[in-house]
Amino acid sequence: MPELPEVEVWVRALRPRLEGRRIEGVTIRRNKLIAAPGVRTFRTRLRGRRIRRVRRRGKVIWVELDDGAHWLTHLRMTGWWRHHAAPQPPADRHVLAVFTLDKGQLHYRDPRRFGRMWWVRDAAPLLAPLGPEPLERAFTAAGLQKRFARRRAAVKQVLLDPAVVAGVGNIYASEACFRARLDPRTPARRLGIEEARRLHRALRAVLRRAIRLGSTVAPVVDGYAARARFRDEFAVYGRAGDACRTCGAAIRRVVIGQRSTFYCPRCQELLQER
DNA sequence: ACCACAACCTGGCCGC
DNA sequence: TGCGGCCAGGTTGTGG
Repeated sequence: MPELPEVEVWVRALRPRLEGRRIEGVTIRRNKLIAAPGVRTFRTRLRGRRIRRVRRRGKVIWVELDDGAHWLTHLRMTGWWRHHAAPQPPADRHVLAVFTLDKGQLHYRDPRRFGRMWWVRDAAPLLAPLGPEPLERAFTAAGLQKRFARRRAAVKQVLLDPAVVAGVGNIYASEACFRARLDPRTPARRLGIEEARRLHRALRAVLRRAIRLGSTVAPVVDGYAARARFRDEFAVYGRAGDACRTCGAAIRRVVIGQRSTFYCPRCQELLQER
């Protein structure tokens, strides 16, 4: 159930096991997994290729092949990569794809089946609609405020829009609003540059911390899963009714844009719509 | 351009 | 034990 930090942690864990490897076999057990091109073409294009580079863009795992083409995976809600040192049968029916390498094997597991893969000659058109990477320099407080300027929707909901900023999911949107001391229901366009700065800072701090602590879900590589410690540090996410760690007030849960949202009614300021 | 809402899927948990 | 209802960390498409 990955957001940016989860994907980043997994990519870092997988990179040394994938870069330089040759893809010798591709088994697709659910045709709908492949968004483009067709399943047959997808398999043909990948087989025999060497993996040049493994990257992340937003929540997308981006694999560059030795012929300059690209293999992209979006894990959506429940997608999961597992690396095995030696080939082995799929663990269960939720393993939707198996990639046999010249050394090791990669299994893609996705119970809810929302995840998708693409093979493309050029990755740019697929990635172009994404907003800036929140941990890179292109992401600025001023830019964030500008993208918020016409949006009367709640700031927390707008943070989840991949076109505004890439990779921010439901956990980190709530956590960032808490850290910025902003009520998640505040209309995005009400944010002045001061609030935008606070949110920008808070979002980056929360994402960095999650990456450093191993995010919330540990990647499984060769049967070993590191500890995922960020989960223990949630200030508000999933803590409805619990005491705020700052002021002791009871954390509230509300639904914004069909998604659960958590906040502290005392620490987080609501800017009124004019 | 923005917004609200349905759709895509399965599994886990809770209460009865 | 079974069953209904609700929940789940994401995105896209549709229609207003």
